[in-house]
Amino acid sequence: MADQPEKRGVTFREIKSDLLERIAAGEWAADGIVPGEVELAAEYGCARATVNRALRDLAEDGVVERKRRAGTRILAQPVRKARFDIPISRTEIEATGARYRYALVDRAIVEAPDWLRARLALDRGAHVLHLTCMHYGDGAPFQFEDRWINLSALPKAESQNFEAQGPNEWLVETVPYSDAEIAFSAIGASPDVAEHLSCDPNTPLFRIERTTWWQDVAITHVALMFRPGHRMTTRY
Amino acid sequence: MADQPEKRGVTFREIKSDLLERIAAGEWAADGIVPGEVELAAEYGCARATVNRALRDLAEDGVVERKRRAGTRILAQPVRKARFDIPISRTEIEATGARYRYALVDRAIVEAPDWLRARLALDRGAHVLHLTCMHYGDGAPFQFEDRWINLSALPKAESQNFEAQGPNEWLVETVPYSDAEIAFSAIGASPDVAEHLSCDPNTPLFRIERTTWWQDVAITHVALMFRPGHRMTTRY
DNA sequence: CAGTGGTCTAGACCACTGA
DNA sequence: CAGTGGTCTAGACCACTGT
Repeated sequence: MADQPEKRGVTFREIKSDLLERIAAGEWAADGIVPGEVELAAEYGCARATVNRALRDLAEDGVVERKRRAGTRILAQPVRKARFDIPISRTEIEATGARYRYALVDRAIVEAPDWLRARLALDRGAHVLHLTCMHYGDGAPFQFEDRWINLSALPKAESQNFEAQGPNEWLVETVPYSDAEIAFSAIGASPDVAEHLSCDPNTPLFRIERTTWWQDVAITHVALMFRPGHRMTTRY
Repeated sequence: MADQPEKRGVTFREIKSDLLERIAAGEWAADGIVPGEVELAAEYGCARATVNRALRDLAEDGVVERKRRAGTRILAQPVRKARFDIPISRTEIEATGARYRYALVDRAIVEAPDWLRARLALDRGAHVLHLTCMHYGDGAPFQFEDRWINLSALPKAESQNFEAQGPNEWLVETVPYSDAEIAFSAIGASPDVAEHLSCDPNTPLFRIERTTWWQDVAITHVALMFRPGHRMTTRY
């Protein structure tokens, strides 16, 4: 290929945004199939790898779906994918410029209640460490944390008192890069939580629940209740 | 490294998971800097592009941070990134196997209220189309939709009656691939919403708010209130 | 200003899967 | 079973930025 040395080669970003425009313009609306990588590479005068990179990006964004033999199909109703950073509460609070404070509310070793046993696949009679904690921003209640740690999977949690360091930070240092399931929902403040968050009982609170595994063993389950009015935001 | 030279080449996935283990094991805990791509490529006996792909993935997962001259630094507290698919309500409901039904509750063209003008950067006196709709799954209330459409950006919305097709589906077909800001929160059901969702007023509801732009022009703002107890879930 | 990651190329083989 | 995407290679130049 005697490339004209005019341009350094098309970038995958240019290809991606050009493809987006052409898709939006309905260029391939007939069958909804984008031309193959080889054809597009010829059209753009670039290597196939570059087109591949662009198309892979579009697939990650949920705009198209790629299958080996079938080609690249445009999704009729693009699945919008939003990404959220799930920060540690300290980080989240300090990012706003506020002073962070942590406090342990309660710490107890108990038999796992049934709902938790079911969720973490624990044996009957298994013991767990139950912690409740508060996170403050500039002295004001920010988040109430209700955490359960599987002691058979993480026995050394028992020797931690969690008075200076919150369980979240400790766990991130101790069991990094685990798998997790996360759920967002709304819940009314229980009398206990309401008192800690300085709000009325039954106030609607935004809640994050997260269950974490390490190599298919359940490590911990946590519910985070935010102060009233909290919004979790992202762009996509 | 006793690599068999016969092997088809290390895959970037293998490298990625190996790097994860080594990071977790604290191999580079001293300065928190992973060796450069060239060095790692030599170590794994593969091309630099392969290592690059692995490291790029790790950066996308929020495990490391990459800067040109500085190298690849391990993030002390990995920023967990969760991805959510933001489906259209029809898709969300039908995915559960339930029968989907849509109903328009109200449709009106009004002057934009102040809070909306601020959010969408509208001119004073701008007119918007205000729609409220219900989405049902197997006949039961699933979601209440409170939508505002910027008529100056999307005049043809005025000629839609939105009685058969919901605004969400119409918008996705009409203005695909726009930018958006999304927020999750909890809110108490207003009397009106409570009636449509068949719950008591002030019941905590999970809410998604989304504002959408196309080329820096605000198109629409929507608040979606889900039936009580709704959980939005993902793995990461 | 030198070193690191960012990206592109041209070519190759492979894995999957739909016709 | 043939065509498409998935991935790897070996090499190159470039852009950015810390020292």
